[in-house]
Amino acid sequence: MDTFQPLASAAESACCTPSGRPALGAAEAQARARVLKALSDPNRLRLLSIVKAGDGGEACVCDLTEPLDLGQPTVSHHLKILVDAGLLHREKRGTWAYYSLVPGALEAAAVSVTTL
Amino acid sequence: MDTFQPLASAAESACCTPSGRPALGAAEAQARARVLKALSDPNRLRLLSIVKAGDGGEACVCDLTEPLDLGQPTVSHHLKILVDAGLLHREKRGTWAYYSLVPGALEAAAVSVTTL
DNA sequence: TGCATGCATCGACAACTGTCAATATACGGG
DNA sequence: CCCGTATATTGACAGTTGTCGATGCATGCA
Repeated sequence: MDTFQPLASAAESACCTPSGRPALGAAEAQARARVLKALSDPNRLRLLSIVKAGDGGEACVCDLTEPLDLGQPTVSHHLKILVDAGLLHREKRGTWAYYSLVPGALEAAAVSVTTL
Repeated sequence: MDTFQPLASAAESACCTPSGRPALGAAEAQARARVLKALSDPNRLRLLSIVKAGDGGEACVCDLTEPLDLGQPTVSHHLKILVDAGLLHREKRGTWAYYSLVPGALEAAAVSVTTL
């Protein structure tokens, strides 16, 4: 994986898409789809929700395994996908790994949907 | 498929998620993920973009097949997924099928991402 | 040093997805 | 009524995805 930024370079489509253009370039579409794909799983949405609602806006894996009724490797796998998509930030403190939302990442994903 | 509404019943989580709650219920998460899954493919994003930018906010299949470099059955398949997700509306006029954005559907999807 | 704990990685497997070629269906024109 | 055109549906197939059990790798503690 490559751990790219939440909404890296647009590289195409000027500010207002002057109409009658390739509309949305293949590369832009792929970049946006990658983030949205990370959001397209129910368990990952719940993970984000729990992290967001967690104390201090963060949560460790042990707090996430039980409410989702999933195995610990599966939760770890989903968290990796969310980190790779630029939606979550991972910080290891001692034995525990704490996950928190990347500021503005969800909002950027929302904008990428409304500005097609 | 069931062709459900853009953002049907929430059924859970009151207006402001008073903190310290199941966060996002399994059913709600699945409903949101279904729409987001429809948005998680590059070609479908481009289809929505072309439809949105099309004359009168609509486009027929023949206008969508060429710019995406995909076969006609494949485009038809993607359009069906978008219709089933409540994002596109299909109207057959004569021999042609015209697709248009469901008003507010993209905005509702965006909200479902920011209000986790 | 040895051991228990929290998390990540690996290997495997069923289920799903995106794509195409072939075919079916519906509609308008002659 | 037959034919051509525009979409939809079907069947098949490779690639991806979500899940689990087993294992590896740190870290903290006795």
